[in-house]
Amino acid sequence: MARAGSAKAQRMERLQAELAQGRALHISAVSKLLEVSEMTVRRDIQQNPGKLGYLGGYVVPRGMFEPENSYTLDMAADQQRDAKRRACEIALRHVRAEETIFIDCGTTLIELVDLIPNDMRLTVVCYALNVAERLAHKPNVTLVMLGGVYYPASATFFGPEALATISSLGINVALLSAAGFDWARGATCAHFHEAEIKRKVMATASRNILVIDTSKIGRLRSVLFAESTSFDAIVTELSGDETSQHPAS
Amino acid sequence: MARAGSAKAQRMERLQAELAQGRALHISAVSKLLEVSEMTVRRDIQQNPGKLGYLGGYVVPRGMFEPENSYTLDMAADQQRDAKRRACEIALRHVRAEETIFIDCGTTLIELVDLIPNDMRLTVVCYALNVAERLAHKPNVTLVMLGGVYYPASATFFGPEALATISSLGINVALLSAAGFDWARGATCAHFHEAEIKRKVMATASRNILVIDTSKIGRLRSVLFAESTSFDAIVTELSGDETSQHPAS
DNA sequence: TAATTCATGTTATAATTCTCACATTCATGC
DNA sequence: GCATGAATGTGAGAATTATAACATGAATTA
Repeated sequence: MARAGSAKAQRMERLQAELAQGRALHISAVSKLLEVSEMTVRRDIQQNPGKLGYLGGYVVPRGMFEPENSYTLDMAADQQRDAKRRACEIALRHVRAEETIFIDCGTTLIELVDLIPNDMRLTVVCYALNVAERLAHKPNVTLVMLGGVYYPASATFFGPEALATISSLGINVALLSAAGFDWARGATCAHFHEAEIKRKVMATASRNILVIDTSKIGRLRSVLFAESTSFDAIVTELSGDETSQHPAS
Repeated sequence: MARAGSAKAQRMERLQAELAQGRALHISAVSKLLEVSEMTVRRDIQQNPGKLGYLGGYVVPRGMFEPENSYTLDMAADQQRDAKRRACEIALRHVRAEETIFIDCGTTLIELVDLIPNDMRLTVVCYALNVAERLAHKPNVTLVMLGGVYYPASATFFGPEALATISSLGINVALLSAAGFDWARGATCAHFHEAEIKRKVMATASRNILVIDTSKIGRLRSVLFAESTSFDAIVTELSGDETSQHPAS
């Protein structure tokens, strides 16, 4: 019987944590790290498809690459990923070099981080762990993180200090995401503390831009954080090449 | 003479575009795609370091991870890694369930995170990105992070809010690392802002424990953050099975 | 206790990838 | 036309990685 905390499961967890920053580890390094044979590493990964990728002789974080041949190919990848990336491409046009921007949490805006050119100088404020991880590698980005208590559900930090910090920052552009959006009701998200951060940021930032893929439209989540009219722009993957829609300008 | 739009440059551009979506292509696929031999693909990539990554037999997008770096970094870390892990094992005995602990930055105490049993309930305060990443996976750990501006050199965040937050926390045990330690001079680290955090934490915590491997002893770094006598215990990989040394108890 | 199962390690072998030296092609200039 | 040099291709052997079969050992069950 496979218990919850079996040796294998622990190894997988540890490996995933190890690769969280987007590093690749050679199988020999993994073998030493986990103190098991290389054979076991291979078997672990084969038997947990989807959790980690394997490429050549290297273990790589999942979701980063989709090798065609590798036996890790599980394609559980986000169906909306392309849509999200396109939306992010368009949203990025609202950002100019040397500005201070806020990047919200969620799977949508993570895509934006990769799209920031390496030579673009920016100050980026975030409160999601996975966003910070990726931003940490950008050479010309000054990363500011809001601290607090960690909420695994959204991979974010939250606390009174975070809220206080926000108002002390000068944010030019806030890029916000939403789990649901409705023109009549507004933008909603799933977690209360998330909403609190978003509201505070929106009150501070000069320009507020909602970045969503169209699958979010019409959906409703538990916490409303902004009216439709409070955004300076709403960007989706279908937003044209113009400066996109300005429902409230 | 290699012009800007040479065949090679064009291939590189095409490849980069192809891999932009985060896919990995096997070298044989690339060879067919670009209609050149596999040898040429290898040479192209070797001669354009930084543009594309190469891993096993696959061409991968660059920027997200550093295959070679991580490999060599791991090898370098391996030298003292066992020592560090042993020191952390011993240090962990100073921590009891339900307590609030502080975990310092650096390669030593990262090892400690993995050693925390999954069923141990703890509140952990940290300010290093890589420490947070690993802690985020622990089911019974309440993670508190100090926010601020990111410093790549030590992968930590620092700012006035961080310092203010520390004094508002009730920390039972502070596990501190040092880049250098000398019984006469005390504990030193390489970065000024790091020292500031350490000092503030030490002023707040009930028990301060220095965790170092013995290679640190005798070394001196630029910033002194604590006298030898200000620690309640100093733990190294050689610390015995007793409750370890108490130089200042 | 013996039988069974499962996870892991070991070994040998197969398949793949890497490197090197050398051959070929192509463009350029004399 | 010929020489030159850069870019590319080819093939053999070395090194690495993958696979499969078997061995070990611990935990489980009858």
